[in-house]
Amino acid sequence: MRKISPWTLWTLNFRVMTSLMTDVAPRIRALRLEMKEFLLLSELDEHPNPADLARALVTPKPSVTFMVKRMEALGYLRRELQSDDLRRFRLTLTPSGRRAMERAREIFDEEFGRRLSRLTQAQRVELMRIFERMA
Amino acid sequence: MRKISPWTLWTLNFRVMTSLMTDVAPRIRALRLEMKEFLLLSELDEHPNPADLARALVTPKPSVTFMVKRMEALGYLRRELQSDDLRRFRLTLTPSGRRAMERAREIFDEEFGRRLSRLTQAQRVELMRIFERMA
DNA sequence: TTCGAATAGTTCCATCTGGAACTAGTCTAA
DNA sequence: TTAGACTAGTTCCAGATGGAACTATTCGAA
Repeated sequence: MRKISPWTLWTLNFRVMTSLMTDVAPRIRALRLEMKEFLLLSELDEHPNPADLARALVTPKPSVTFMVKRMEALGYLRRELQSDDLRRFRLTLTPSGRRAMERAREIFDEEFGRRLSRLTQAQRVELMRIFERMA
Repeated sequence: MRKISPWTLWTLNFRVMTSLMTDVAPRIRALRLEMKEFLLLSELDEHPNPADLARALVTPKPSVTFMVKRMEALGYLRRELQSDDLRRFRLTLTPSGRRAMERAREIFDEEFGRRLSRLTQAQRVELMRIFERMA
């Protein structure tokens, strides 16, 4: 059995991800979202305040502040003080924010799905198992 | 057989890659390299001039100019006009640049290898096949 | 209670990023 | 040859990024 070089594997994965991003980004931008903003919206239900988001997205707090401001200005999220902890803001998606986020997710499904369709169903299942084990 | 959601798969992969980056970046920085600079050095043998690198790395030309300047200042690469086409610069790794690049690659092998070791050998081989097909 | 430590979110600002426009060199067709 | 199109690399600069330090609030130990 051939030996696998982590570096080679990483490089290949990087290429796949980069080319996916290149294809997806303009379509996401048409929804007035940058990639990172989309990721932020998509984590919002599970991580409803900025500090929490910063940890989940492995992103500095000032960047989160910045993105939250933009998303609020666009009407994609609402921000209200959390009454039981006055340091915190509770963020919630507005209906239009949720629509944009779900549309962006569909775009991903479509473009990544196109690539995944080159695999067998068994390979897709195996890939899922592999990522679950490594995550 | 369960149905696989591309988005879920993408998210998992993203998490693996992000956490790998988080672990690897400080050790790479200790070699005085930013991640992107390391990627640049590692493509240098195959893509020896800036425009070529910009395409290979899917990175804007001004960013490449900037990184090349830094890498030259650090003594990691040399830059000489290509006599058969005076628009072009031919970039070459210096010995210390090559050492840094190879060391960085080892760091990757080590950290990503640690994660890959959670898989069976058969899974690693399959993963390679999968990425090759998708790239 | 109360005070020191910890956490949430913001502001500040030096640095990085990348689109647009530019200069210089090369290629092609007539 | 030479004009027009194309490519390499740089410069410019508006905007993004993120570390450090700050304010406000909460927590926890005595």
